[in-house]
Amino acid sequence: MSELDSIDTAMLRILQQNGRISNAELAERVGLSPSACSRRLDILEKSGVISGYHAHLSQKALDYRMIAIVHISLSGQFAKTLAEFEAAVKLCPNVLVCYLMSGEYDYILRVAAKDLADYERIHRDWLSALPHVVKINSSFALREIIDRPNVGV
Amino acid sequence: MSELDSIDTAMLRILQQNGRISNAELAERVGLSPSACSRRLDILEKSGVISGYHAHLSQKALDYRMIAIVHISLSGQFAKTLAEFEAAVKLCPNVLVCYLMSGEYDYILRVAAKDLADYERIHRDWLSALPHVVKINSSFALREIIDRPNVGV
DNA sequence: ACCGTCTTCGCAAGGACATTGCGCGTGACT
DNA sequence: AGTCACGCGCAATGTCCTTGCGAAGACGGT
Repeated sequence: MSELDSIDTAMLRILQQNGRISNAELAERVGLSPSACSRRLDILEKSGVISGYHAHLSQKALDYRMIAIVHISLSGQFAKTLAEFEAAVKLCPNVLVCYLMSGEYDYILRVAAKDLADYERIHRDWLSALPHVVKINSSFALREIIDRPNVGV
Repeated sequence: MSELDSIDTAMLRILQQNGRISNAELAERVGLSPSACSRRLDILEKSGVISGYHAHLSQKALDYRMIAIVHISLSGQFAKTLAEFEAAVKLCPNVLVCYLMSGEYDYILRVAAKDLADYERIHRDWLSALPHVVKINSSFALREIIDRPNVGV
């Protein structure tokens, strides 16, 4: 993919906020004809700049209401150690987010569970089984204050 | 909104994974006519069960590449203290996620910044100005391992 | 300067899609 | 039994998406 010009970034900004906008309206808002806009959108999708579109559900509609934040320390920082841990953590479907971090802990995870019993199962069957882990620290979200998909939306 | 039946939840599950699916295909996959599906979708959107649709962009396409995880402790747990903090934190557009937490810290924030200089500005102008804060601890994401919008996708 | 190439545009057409009104069937409640 | 409310499918209409096509502009080599 070549560089993104100002029209591409305008399209992306709009689609971040309204992923189901029609091509016709998107075209009008960025000042293109529908055909040109459709072709650009096709390129953005096929090149992977846009990795997908997702409906955002209100929390009450979700089966997975409980959010845990999990801090994890490994036994070392060797590349092989990190790679093995990362390959394993990717397999757990309840892990929504995982970052390699600076600071006290090596990784931070955002884990979704249906309830406390479900989290206990996830902790036992998945998190405890991750390789090279020497410390796991789970905290639970008591209330969601903000959950924005993108900056400034 | 009344209860969600199995067709509604099937629609939601599909839309979580593919927010730009056509109504015709969605109808076929849940076993409804396009008209019935369109009417159900309208209800789900208007009632707020679906709060929006968003394009998910690859990290390289984003202006905001840097993710900071910020732990915050307040000077007390009084309802008024929490409410004032929450009202203030909601105003910062760079805060993507904010949870009231159990455990050592009161709040955990996910903050997006363009670069370190941008984060320094956010920290100075927004985070330091939040009321009742007694401790702020910022960590930075070195690498993104997982970023799923939903469970099991 | 000229010409070939490459890119991206707008226009137009045909096919697909979304939406709305309408009538029917089902189940609950009187 | 009658009535009412609800949700469905069908059909029609208007809108939208996509693709082929030709033109305009950018760029580089001769």
